[in-house]
Amino acid sequence: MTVPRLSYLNHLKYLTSTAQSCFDASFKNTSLTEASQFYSSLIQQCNKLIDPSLKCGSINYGRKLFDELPNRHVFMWNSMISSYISHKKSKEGIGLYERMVLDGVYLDEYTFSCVFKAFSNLGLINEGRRGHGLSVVLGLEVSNAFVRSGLVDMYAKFGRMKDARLLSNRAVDKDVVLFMSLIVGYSQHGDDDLTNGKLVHGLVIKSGYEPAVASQTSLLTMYARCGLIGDSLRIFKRFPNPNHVTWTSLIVGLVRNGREELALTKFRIMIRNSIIPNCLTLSRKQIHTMVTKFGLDRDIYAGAALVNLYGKCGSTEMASYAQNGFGHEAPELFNSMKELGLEPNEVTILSVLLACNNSGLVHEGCQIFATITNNQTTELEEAEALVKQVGNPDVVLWRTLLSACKLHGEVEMAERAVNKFKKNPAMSWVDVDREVHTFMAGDLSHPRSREINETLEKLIGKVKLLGYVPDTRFVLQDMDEELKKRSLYYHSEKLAISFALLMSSNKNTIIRIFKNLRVCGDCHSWIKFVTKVSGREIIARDAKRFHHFKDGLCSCGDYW
DNA sequence: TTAGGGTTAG
Repeated sequence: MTVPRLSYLNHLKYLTSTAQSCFDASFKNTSLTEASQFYSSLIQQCNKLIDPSLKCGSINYGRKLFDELPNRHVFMWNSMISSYISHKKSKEGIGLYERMVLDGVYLDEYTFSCVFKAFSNLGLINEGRRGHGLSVVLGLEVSNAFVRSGLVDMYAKFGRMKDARLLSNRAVDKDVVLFMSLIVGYSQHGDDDLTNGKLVHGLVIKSGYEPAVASQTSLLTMYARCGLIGDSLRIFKRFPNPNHVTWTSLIVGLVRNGREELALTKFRIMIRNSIIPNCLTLSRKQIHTMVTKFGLDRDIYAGAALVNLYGKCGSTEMASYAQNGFGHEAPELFNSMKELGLEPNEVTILSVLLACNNSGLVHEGCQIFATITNNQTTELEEAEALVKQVGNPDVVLWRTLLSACKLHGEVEMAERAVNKFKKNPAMSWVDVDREVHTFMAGDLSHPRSREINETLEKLIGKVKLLGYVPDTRFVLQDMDEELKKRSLYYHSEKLAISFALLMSSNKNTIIRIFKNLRVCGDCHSWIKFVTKVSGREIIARDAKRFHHFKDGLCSCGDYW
C-alpha cells in the first residue's frame, strides 16, 4: 500500500488512524500476521516523524503534533515523556505519565526506565514509590534491567541506600549502570554505609567493571567522603593518565580529610604535569596566583574562594600568607568584580565581609554592605525571613544574620538570632594518627579520659607558673568563682589539646583542632601559654576563623 | 523501534 503525500500533521494523522483501523481489523481479519506487520511499520513511520522533532529540541512542536493525533501508540507517549525529562521538564514528563495511567494506556518497560529519573529530579519520593509498585505489578521490575537500574538510581538519589541495595540484590544480571548508581549513592549519602560501599566495590571488581574510568573516580570520591583517604590515594595511583577531574577529586578529598599540605603538593604535581586546573579545582585550592595566572579571576566562584582564603585553609603556608595583610585585597577584588559586571552572590558578600572583619577593615566592610543594600532594615528583615525559610538553618546562617544585626544596631532581631543558636553544645575535634576524636566540655566518655585529665591538670599547673590566670568572665552560668574556674578547665578544646599532647611527643608534629563554635577568650589565652610550655605549634580552626598558635602568640593578633 | 549511570566548587 502506498501512503499519499499530505502535510506533515495530516500525514501523521493519516498514519495513526490507518494504524488504528488496521489494528481493529486485525482482530476480525484472518490474516493477523500481515495486519500486525503493517501496523508496526505504520507506527514506525509515525515515530520517525515525531521523534526527530523532539530530538531537535522543538519539544513544543512535538507536543502539538502529539496532542492532535487521534491515536497515540505507547512509543509516542514514551518518546514524549523521555524528551521532557531530558529537556529538564520532569514535571511535564510526569504529567504525561499520570495521564497514561488514568487513560489506561499500556505502560511498558520504556516508560518506567525513564520516569523514575523524573521522580528523583523533583524529589517526589511517594510518587516514585507508587510508580515502583506499579512496575512490580506489571512484572517489569523483575524482568527488565533498565527499569531496575532506574529504580536503584532513584532510591540512591533519595539517599535510601537500603532500598537501593535491596533492589540491586534482586538483580541477577548486574551491569555497570547499576553499580554506578550504587557507588555514587554511597559516596553522596553513605557516611554511615562504608561497609556497604566497600562491599559494592568488591562486587564491581568481581564483575569485571572495575577498569571503567568513571566508576574509578566515583570510588575515589566514595572513599574520600567516608574518611578513608588512604584508599582514595591507592585508587588514584592506578590511573595511568589522570585528568583534571580525577586530580580535583583527589585534591578535594585530601582537603576534606584535613590533609591540606599533601593537597598542595598534589596540586603542584598536577600543574607540573601540564593539567590545567579549572575554577572548581581552584575554588578549593584557593591559590590567588593561580587564579590570576589562568585568568579565572573573572569567575565568580573562584573569586569567592579567593576572598574566602582566610576562613577555610588550614595549612601553615596559607596562614602566613593571610597574616601578610592579604585580607586588604578582598574588598579590592570585590570592587573589581563589580566593575567587571559580575553580580556578587550571597557567598561572595559573606566572604568579603568576613575578610574585612578579620582584618579589622570596619569602614570597608560597612561600605560594601551599604552598596548592596538600599534600605538596610528591610533587607535585614528579608534576610531573617530567608534564614527562616531554610529547612534547617544551621549555626553559620544565624551567626551571619547576627553580625548583620550588629552592624545595624538591630537589637531585637539580634536577640532572636542569638536564641536560635546558643543551644548548640561546644565541641572540639582533634586529628591524631589520622583518627578523629571528639570532645565536649567536661567530657569523660573518651576511653583514655583519666590520662587526658591528668595531662590537663599538669598543663594547667605549668601554665599558671608562666602567668595564666583563668578568666571566669567567659563562664556565663551562674555559679561560684571556684566552680567557674573548674568549668573553664574542662572546655572541649582544652581536652582535645591535652589528648593530642598525650598521644604525640614529637615536637615537630603540629596539633590541629577544630571547634564548632568560636574559641573562648580563656582558652585562647591558655593555648598561647601551652605553646610556650610544650614548644608545640597548635592550629585551631573555630567557627569563625583560623588561629595559628606558636611561641606564645596567635596569628589573629588576639583579634577575632 | 521510544529506555538507564557518570566523578570536581564557595
